Amino acid sequence: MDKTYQPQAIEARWYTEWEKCGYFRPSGTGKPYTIMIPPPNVTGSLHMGHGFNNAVMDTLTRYHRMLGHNTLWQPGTDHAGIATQMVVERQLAAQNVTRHDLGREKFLDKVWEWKAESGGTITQQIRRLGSSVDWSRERFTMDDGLSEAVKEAFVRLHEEGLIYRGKRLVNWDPKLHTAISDLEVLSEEEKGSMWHLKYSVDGSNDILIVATTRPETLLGDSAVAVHPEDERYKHLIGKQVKLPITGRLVPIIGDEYVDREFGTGVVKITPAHDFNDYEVGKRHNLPLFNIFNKDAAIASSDAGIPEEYQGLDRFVARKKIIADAEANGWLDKIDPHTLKVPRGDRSGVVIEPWLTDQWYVSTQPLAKEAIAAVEDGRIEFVPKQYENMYFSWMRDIQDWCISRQLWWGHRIPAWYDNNGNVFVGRNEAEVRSKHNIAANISLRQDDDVLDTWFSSALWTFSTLGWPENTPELKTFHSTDVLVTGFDIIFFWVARMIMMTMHFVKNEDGTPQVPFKTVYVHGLVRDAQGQKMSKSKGNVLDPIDLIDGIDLESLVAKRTSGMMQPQMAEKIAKATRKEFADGLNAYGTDALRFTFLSLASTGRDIKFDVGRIEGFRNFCNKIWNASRYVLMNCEEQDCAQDGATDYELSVADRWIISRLQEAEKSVADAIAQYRFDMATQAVYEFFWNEYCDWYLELSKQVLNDANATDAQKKGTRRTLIRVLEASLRLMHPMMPFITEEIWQRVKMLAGATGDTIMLARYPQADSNRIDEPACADIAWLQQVILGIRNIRGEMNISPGKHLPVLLRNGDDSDRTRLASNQLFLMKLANIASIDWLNTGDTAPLCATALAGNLEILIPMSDLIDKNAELARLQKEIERLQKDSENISKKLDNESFVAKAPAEVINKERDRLAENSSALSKLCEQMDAIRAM
RNA sequence: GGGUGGUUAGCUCAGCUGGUAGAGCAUCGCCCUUACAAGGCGGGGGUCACAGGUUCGAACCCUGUACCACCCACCA
Repeated sequence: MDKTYQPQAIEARWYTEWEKCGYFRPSGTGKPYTIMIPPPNVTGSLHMGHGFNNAVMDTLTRYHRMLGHNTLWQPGTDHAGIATQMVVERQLAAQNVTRHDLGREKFLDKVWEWKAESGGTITQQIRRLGSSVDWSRERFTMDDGLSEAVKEAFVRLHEEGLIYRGKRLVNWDPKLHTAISDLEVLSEEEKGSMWHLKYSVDGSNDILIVATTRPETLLGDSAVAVHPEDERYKHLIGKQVKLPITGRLVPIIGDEYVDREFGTGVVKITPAHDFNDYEVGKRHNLPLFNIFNKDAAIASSDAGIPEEYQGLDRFVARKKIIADAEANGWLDKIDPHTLKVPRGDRSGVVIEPWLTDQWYVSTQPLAKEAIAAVEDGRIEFVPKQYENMYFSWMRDIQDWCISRQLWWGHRIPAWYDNNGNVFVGRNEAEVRSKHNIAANISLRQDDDVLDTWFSSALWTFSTLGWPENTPELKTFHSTDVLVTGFDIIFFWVARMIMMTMHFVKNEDGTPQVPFKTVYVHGLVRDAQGQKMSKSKGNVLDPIDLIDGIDLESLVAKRTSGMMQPQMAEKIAKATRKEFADGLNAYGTDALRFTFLSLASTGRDIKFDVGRIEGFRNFCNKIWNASRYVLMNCEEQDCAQDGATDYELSVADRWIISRLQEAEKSVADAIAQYRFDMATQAVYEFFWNEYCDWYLELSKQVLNDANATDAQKKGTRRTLIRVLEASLRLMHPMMPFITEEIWQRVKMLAGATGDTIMLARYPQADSNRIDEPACADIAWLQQVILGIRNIRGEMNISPGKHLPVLLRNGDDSDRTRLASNQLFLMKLANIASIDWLNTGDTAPLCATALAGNLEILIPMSDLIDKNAELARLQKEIERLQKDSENISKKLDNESFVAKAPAEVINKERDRLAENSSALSKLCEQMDAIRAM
């Protein structure tokens, strides 16, 4: 083996080997275990969220595969309608071409070209993460099978009356020229103004002052509303006001929607351009004046808008109206005002409520089952608190606008005749025959496509062959766990639950849930807790953490292709400061282990490069420990021939015990999705116990000329077998390094099989926990620690062989010393050990205690008397403080009366131990002082 | 306006059903000892945000406050 761990040298070849050998495919036997990958954007590239996500999913997948389950991790990609279309449009824009110049078909060809060109990026990157997905089953939301599923779902929902078409207000994106769903609108607080405008009451000299944040919409006002009980205005209800500019007369209405306390208590009502006003308008039968075109510029309309306003952008029109108001005296005042501005999550422009024809899914009937499934535990969220978020949204769910005025996506399977009739069917022929439409009547398919999330909602079952009742669907559905970020619970998780339960049924007709568990994780943020984003220039690419990147390349990457080039300098500076040496090549295993170690309770994850460095070092530790084991076991008898001519030492029996406990911890942790605890358990076991203690102990046996063959064999056997088991234990988290080493140790450890991937996962066996051995090693550690502590604090060179005197030990101390003397002498670097009789006076010594056993190190010239006195003083103070606290408790009558006996006894024992230790240390201080 | 999560060592976080506050990184000291300096050994460092309450006993349970983050909601 190479002297240092080189991840790139081993990671490159194993993945191809695994994939080539088909190890990722379900075994076909055992209990099914299924995870569906959240399909990334087909033309996207890997980000930290994917890295985290994949680490978790692959750990679960490999774990269950090694448990012998029939494990499927289904991969695939999403066509990501708006996002992908925007990318291609941007490319065209660079050549001064619009999609309309090309026309629909040619444009779609371009998108498919782009997909072919960039579609492999993300899947190749997922391979770099070591993800053991079954690539032979890879799907794409727009491939034939899934498109069929989409069509089928749409048609069935329509037949059932759960999809309908209607004209109503939608969130219109004036830049992208499409409707979007409520979820795609982000409202942020922004500073704006509140304009107070004077409307004159018709037939009187009264003036009403309306307060508005959107003065331009007054062109489309249908009424002015006041609260029906408002003493200031109620006498005006039923009268009319004359709108400025258009001069239209609109009624003054009373509606409880109006908040008397807010603004002036008078609200202008624009039913065609405001969701609330729309509702008010319906209640009062107000006419709708649509004053905007698809760009949200002022349109000619029946509202009587003067020509000079027509064609003006909404914000230009606003300015003009304010200028007009000021000039003509109907502007009362302008107050600064912060308001929530709705913006499209993709385009960033202000969303306009606009009246159009769209397709909707009627969600309430679907939500009922979906709520029940979470209520009764058929679906469980981890962590649980996300269920509240789910419930609160689902219980107040709005119909889902699923049509998009885009070209890239699943075209809506609806056809229109020239009379405006609409027919839904799987294809034109079906529509014609079903509705008896003659061939000479022309039909035109709906131009719109479906919301991307419509196809995503079918993902768990469409990928398994639905609507066919395939064997895969029967075997692998419901899936076991969905691993996803909290940010798409509404977009995706909730809709998947609704759609799946509606379409996929058990044999008895009860609905199947898409997954039994939803593991929700937070966002991966940068070391400062900032959201990673291109515009902030703080993005880390998982691939760069794996392969490393030099500073200049990183700076170039972060500052290229920016929307705001003026930020480049600042970003470059910050990057140079934070990553002065660029990024090291930490390797996939370290990256995965880091993600897992951060996967605690569903909160956001701050990713600090210091963490990954620590875990790369852990990989190095595994590597070097394995080198040591191999050096000592290769071409040696490791007692794997079935013969029993070997002997296990206390150390052997102890490390085997500890392995069982580590195995149990890992299994418990994974069962609770606490990957942080799983990584901690293996880290601690491997580094702090196997390496720090057991390997050192093993050296003493292997290098001891007096040790028997049986003892050496026992040690080698334990060394190699515990290593081999540890590798299997760690494999789901760190697949590459464990495979690489396992291939070298498997024979020696008596393991068989071609790959660690398919080896059996280690199972804790409580029968193999040897309590006496553990107690012996704990004793040994305590004694060694005592000596090392003296050495360290007294600044005695590690190379100095120390003589040690022991006093006051009982029989078990003597037995333990006898059987562990060699270990003790070597690990503490001791020259000699001698017993003093109780009461014997010792020479000037430094002291450590192990229970009642006094460990004395003659100080002679080694040690500074005052330093030892100070050291003892420190320890005495610690014990005194502790004893005081215990005494206080024990003196408290109600504690003694009410606390459980177990707790009381524990405190009493501790107090006794403390006082015994104290008296020994005090004696020792006196002795030192006396000398 | 409702709701959720958070506040523990310099930093990032654990801390299961209340019973002696932990880890990694950073830091300090001694060591290039034949697996590993990407390392070994030893040390220092915390009024568990604040105020009350329950309890023999609270980081943990209850109430309230402050600050941070996020989600939802129609305030023109």
